[in-house]
Amino acid sequence: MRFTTWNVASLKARMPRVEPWLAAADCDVLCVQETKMTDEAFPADAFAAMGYESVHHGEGRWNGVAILSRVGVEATTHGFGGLEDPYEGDARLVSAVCGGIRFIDVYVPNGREVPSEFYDRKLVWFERLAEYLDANHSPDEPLVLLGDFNVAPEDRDVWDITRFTLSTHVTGPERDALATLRDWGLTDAFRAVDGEADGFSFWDYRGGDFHQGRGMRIDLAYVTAPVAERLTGARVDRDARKGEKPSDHAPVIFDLTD
DNA sequence: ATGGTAGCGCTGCTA
Repeated sequence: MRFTTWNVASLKARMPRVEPWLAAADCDVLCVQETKMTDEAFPADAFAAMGYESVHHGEGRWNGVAILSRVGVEATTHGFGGLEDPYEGDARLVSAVCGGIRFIDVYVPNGREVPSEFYDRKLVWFERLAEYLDANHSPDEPLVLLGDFNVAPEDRDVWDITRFTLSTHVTGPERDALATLRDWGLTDAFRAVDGEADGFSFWDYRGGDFHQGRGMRIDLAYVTAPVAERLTGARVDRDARKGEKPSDHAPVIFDLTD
């Protein structure tokens, strides 16, 4: 099985890139973030014509998450259920069982600046996510928590840590939030497979960051043990960040034994 | 060249 996380930065704007990518990628499950559209506008028919069932959770002009699968879409949920969401109204979590694995697709709040109340609520959002996981799932089940986490787990996951002083994405509390998820029973799938590659998946549109190599690894997949033992590969499709009207994120692709 | 680009949607917000 092959699964992918990709922040598409507007699915409407990105369909000319997403459709040919999906046609060529031989991907079983594609989890996207920042569709920036309503459920009504989501092009489920176009994906169905390509053999993919889908579930979308959107609100309109911002956020929006979706799961596309050619191995089934079952038991879908969205949001934190009964838990209070510090970003109430934002569409940032959708989940489904595909091919026997529970996929939880998240678009973690950016946090904007530190300090700020947006940053504070980002940390609360992570607390809710951990509570949500614990309340609804077990580290013994096959589960993948993936998406745009808006946190670089380690210093080596940004192009130059000295340029990130007083920035979001690299602070201790944000990294502690990821550690809490790992402690629950999750493994960083990219690092489990390839300890050397930089794994950058996001390059800001501004300042020619992609061509200057100023990237960050913030698009992550955390997996439980039953999935981790099936991992055979992980890579970033940098070609998808090149060419006409790319997203500012590249797809991160993971392979499992069947 | 005094912070750059992209998307949404129409003014400025979000990233």
